[in-house]
Amino acid sequence: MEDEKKEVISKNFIEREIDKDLAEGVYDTVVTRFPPEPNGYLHIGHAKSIILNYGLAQEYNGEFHMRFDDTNPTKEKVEFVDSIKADIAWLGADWKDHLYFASDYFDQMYEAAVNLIKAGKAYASDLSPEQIREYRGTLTEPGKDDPNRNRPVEESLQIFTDMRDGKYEDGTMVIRAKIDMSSPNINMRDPIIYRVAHMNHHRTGDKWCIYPMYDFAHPIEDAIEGITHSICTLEFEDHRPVYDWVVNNVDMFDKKPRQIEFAKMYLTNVVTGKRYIKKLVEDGIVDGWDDPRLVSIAGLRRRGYTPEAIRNFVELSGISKANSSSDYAMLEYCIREDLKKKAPRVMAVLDPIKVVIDNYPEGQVEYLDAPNNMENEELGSRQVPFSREIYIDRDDFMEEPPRKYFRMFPGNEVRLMNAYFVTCNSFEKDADGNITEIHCTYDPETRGGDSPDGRKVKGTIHWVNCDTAVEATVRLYENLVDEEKGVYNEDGSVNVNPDSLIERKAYIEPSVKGSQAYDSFQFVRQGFFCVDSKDSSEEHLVFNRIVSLKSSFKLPKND
RNA sequence: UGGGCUAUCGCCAAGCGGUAAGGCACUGGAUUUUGAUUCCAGCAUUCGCAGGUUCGAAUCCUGCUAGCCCAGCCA
Repeated sequence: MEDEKKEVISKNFIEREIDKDLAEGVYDTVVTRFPPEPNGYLHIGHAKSIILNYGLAQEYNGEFHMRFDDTNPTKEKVEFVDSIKADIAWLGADWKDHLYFASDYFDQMYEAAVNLIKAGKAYASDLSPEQIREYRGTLTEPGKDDPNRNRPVEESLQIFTDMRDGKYEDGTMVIRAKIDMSSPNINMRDPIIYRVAHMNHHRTGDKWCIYPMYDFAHPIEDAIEGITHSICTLEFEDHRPVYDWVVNNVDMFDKKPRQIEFAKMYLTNVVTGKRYIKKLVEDGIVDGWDDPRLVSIAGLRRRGYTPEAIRNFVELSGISKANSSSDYAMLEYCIREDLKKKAPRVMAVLDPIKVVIDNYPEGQVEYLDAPNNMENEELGSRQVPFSREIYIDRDDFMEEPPRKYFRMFPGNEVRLMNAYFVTCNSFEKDADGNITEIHCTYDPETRGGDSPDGRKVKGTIHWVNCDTAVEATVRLYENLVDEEKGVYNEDGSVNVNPDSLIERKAYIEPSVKGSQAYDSFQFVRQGFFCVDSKDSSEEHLVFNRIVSLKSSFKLPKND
């Protein structure tokens, strides 16, 4: 069954490249890596890379490395390395004992730079940042040679040593690779490979005051670890010639990794992107990196997404080189798909109206059996309390129903899910015309929700017993950003939709209390809900809606 | 404007010279104690555009067009 499914799914272009490499004997194994810089939390876009890289390693029986690309201490924090590790582990990518840090290779990188200088392939330059920019030329004009380009090897070597020994201030000296200042590819115009930064590094402390640049460091990191396929995103395509140059000119490693690029994941209706999320967090617009409105891994987790759902989403989205954004509806499909059989489902009333069942004995409480998930018997059932006064949802009642409305309205009989058939007789309104209370009669013969005389009822609605209901705050998280207006406002601030967080009081079944509930999922009417795992105080349950109502259901208008 | 990359249904995405997979979304219809789920059916005569090669082209060639990326001592 599974195998048949696999056969149908065709390989992506990266798998085809790997197949070719393996067939041609370029590599005899597959080693991949996920190399984040610890400068923020992971988001759904990273999940794509993690799942891709880890999946490839699994598929080809190779290795998957976890590596922190911590070559720029000005942006990095241990907080981020911890969260990144936790998120990757949660996603299920097992790096086993292959946990690495670029900073562990600083000695080898230093040596590699020394070798390049000795070979006349790199030099020390004292040009200011502004001058470097000027000499680099523009997209259409070639650059000019750095006046330091032909500095004697011995001199460059000495300067590099002095740089390492702290004899230069930040920004006063760099090491450049000698490639081609007139290359049409700007990245090849003598890229800087080492810069001075007097900064405490979160792992190496004050040992270094010079740090390698990405273009130089990354290929070396890959080569050291024996990475075969270094998979990154499209914007690094222009850097591949530099990557290859370093791989071929640093003569210290016999392994030659290959860089392959794929398109990033974007989502419709939300903004992915670390820069944006970081801004929202720093400006205090969201609760933190794990705010459920964000598509950070931590946010999705708190919102109730499962690793399985995210993995499935990435697989369904596919890998290609075309810039594209996956439909948010597909993400929601994936979580529904994963949860519908494994999550217990309870009743909830999000916008309550009180219903009094006039012919039900006052003071009586009975417990009715309710299956937790009708599609999955293993989840068992629970006893839900029922009595004379209950809440139903405001939109499950209409004073003047349109055609084809088959929930509660005066004179109509409906089923209270798992309980009784009930018929509305009358209702009360306040001065503003809002319905405040509904009066019904129930049919004692229909206990459990079936009528012995076989009569059918079109509507089945959720309800919650007044006395035992647990009050909860529903937090409906909508899109944080109005897509049409763009992410950033003219003044540079982040464009935030003021209505993105909707809070209101709601009631849920008492059975949601207890160990079963706080980090599990509830399926309620048309959507899945998640009990916020962060706030587990019983007085203030918090729900996050994780799947929107089915948009296709619209009530027909009265003629 | 220099260089690199991309273009197949509303959104993803297979296809790699033999006559357009699949998923999401959407639309019908059947079952249903959640208007959910499940089920069945429908959904590109056409592959950014224009030429050309070929018995045959989304696939090869030529020329356009559109979009994305690159001028950090960020990654």
